[in-house]
Amino acid sequence: MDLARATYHHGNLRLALIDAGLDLTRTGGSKGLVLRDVTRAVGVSPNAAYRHFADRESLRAAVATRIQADMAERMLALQPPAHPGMSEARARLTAVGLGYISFALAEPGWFDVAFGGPDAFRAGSAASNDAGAVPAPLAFLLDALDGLVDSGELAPAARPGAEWPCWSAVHGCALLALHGPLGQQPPDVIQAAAQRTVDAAITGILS
Amino acid sequence: MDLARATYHHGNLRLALIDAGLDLTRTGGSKGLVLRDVTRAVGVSPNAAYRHFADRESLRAAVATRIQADMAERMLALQPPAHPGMSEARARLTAVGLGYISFALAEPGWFDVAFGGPDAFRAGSAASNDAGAVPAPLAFLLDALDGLVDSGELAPAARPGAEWPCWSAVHGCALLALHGPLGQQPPDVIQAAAQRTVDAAITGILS
DNA sequence: TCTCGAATGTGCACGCTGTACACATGGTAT
DNA sequence: ATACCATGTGTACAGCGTGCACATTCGAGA
Repeated sequence: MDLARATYHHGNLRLALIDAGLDLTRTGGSKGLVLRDVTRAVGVSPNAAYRHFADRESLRAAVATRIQADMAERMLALQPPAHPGMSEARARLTAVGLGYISFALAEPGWFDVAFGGPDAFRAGSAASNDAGAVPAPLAFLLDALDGLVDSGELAPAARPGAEWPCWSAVHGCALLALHGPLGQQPPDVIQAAAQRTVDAAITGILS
Repeated sequence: MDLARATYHHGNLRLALIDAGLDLTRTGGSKGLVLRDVTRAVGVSPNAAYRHFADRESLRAAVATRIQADMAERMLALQPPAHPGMSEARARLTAVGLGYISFALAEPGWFDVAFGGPDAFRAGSAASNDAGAVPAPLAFLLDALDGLVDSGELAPAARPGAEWPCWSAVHGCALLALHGPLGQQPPDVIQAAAQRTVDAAITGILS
């Protein structure tokens, strides 16, 4: 009888809700994930969501996991451009950093859900929800840093904890560009700031 | 008749609301700034706030301005410890960066209001609300960077835009420590990450 | 000193939110 | 066929920000 559904039982409401959540958050960010809007988009009563998610935050976490996966996919597709006079390992790390910022700028709403708000980092629910699980895009950073050790550019003793300065730099840059004063600068300034932030972070941990 | 107030007119409700907002946000962050709670704390009807602030966001911005001022005051009180083999200008910049992160860790709720959420950067309303006005703590960063130019450590040509890598690094570090996985590390790891993040950022822009 | 308008605070109401509870529905195993 | 259990619905509630009309009080001009 309903436009969106013919049967009483939906079939796979859980996935449908996450998909609708992706739609809504893409433009509206974390704030756009209104439970009643999500269920309305699927053609289901608001409370139906509670059969699959404990609460709104739980749904947000599931959406965040999907976004992180998509983000990782996009970052993987990025080919590190061959920089003259730069080792391959360093170029790869540079690409990871710029990929992180690029995704944030390209998909502000999604980035907000996955890495923006105070609750953003509590993702999970789907597969690979181990205790020590790490957000998908971060895995690339860890790999790239390991690569720097392999190539001899980063001393093994300096490897532990090296992810924090790197992640801090790109994470802060993304947020300053999305919500902060950096976002009010012209695009070329933003681009230059991103590039310089990544360069500075890498240079900083290598010296 | 009311416990909190004897006269119909409050006297200086605007300031009282901001003060109450400071109380509530200190523990609850931006989310703790519930309009009805703020007015209740002052002993006034919810709508009284609308005589002094256009909406909740406007009150938040006023509170944020006060927080930024307090943050600046604390950062100013920090004496840059004399580091052996480090120029005074660089020590000052290091102190600014660590001060930024320290404030965030010491006052998570306040930091959230002033620099955390998507709306955090829109502060103002009080004095010094010029168009080009800059958040108070940021002014220290700009000064410290100018100092690096004066001391000859930073090439004048490299000065423009140098604030972005620096701010990005400390901002990202603070947020990763407050909401991200860095916050789940033991305190000494967090401290080391902060120190290394600041060092890396400064080294990065100098090379 | 009286009066009147402007500032300030109140009460009531509305729509919206997340979510608890009891109930309806229907696939699935016995 | 029947009983069970997962899944979706309906109703309801408290709390939120906020608009609107009204009450109160302060301060300026007569």
